[in-house]
Amino acid sequence: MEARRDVFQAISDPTRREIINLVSAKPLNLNSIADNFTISRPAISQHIKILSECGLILVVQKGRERYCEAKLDKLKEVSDWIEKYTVFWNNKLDALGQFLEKKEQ
Amino acid sequence: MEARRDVFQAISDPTRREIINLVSAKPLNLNSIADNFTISRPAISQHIKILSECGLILVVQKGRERYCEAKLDKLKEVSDWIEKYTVFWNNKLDALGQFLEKKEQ
DNA sequence: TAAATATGTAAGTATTTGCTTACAAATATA
DNA sequence: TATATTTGTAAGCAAATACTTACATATTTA
Repeated sequence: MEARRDVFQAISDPTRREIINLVSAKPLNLNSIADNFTISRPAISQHIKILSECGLILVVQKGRERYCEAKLDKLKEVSDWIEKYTVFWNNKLDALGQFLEKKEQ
Repeated sequence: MEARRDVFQAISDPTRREIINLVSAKPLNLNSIADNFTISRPAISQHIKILSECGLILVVQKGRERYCEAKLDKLKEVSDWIEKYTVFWNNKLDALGQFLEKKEQ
């Protein structure tokens, strides 16, 4: 389990999106996170490692526990990419026209 | 190459994101798209199949050519998911506070 | 100090992914 | 009609992915 490690890939997994959602509410230690899933604790541990490695969560040791905090700034990378295409579902046909004109220049 | 087929997974691949970017400017037939990449044409064909299957592009036959049009409404699914977390990089600390309060209720 | 708790990590595995080459099929053109 | 063009798809493959179980390592608590 290595290689590409970017935000797009990180959020492509539904379990990791759910972990992000959980810790965005408040920091949680690993076991508390794992309680929300049926898959094994090590599996959650691996997902958290991925999220941590690509900078989406911060792991803070507190005694024997490790609390995971959301640090979602990197999601902006995805947001920025998506933003270019919002005209496609905004029903703003003028905006779409302008977008296409601009791209063809 | 089957199984999970959702928008998050579709855009997790850099080649597919680039294809989306290309056809968002204007419809292109498959060979024109493939010209922009070093990987083989069948590889591009497979990526287009994935994008088409999850509804991000529309393939329109024109003679022996197939033109790919962007149909990016489904990206809204990603946009909506991301939007919940924009407070994390907006430097609006008040908004973040309110977000967290709201979640804990 | 011994036992319990919280966690990481290694090894193994089935499935998925992203590519390749080879070939088939449809349409256009000479 | 023969040939060129545009494309899909099958088969094969190496690597990545998402798990599992087993075990090691801290830290806390009894």
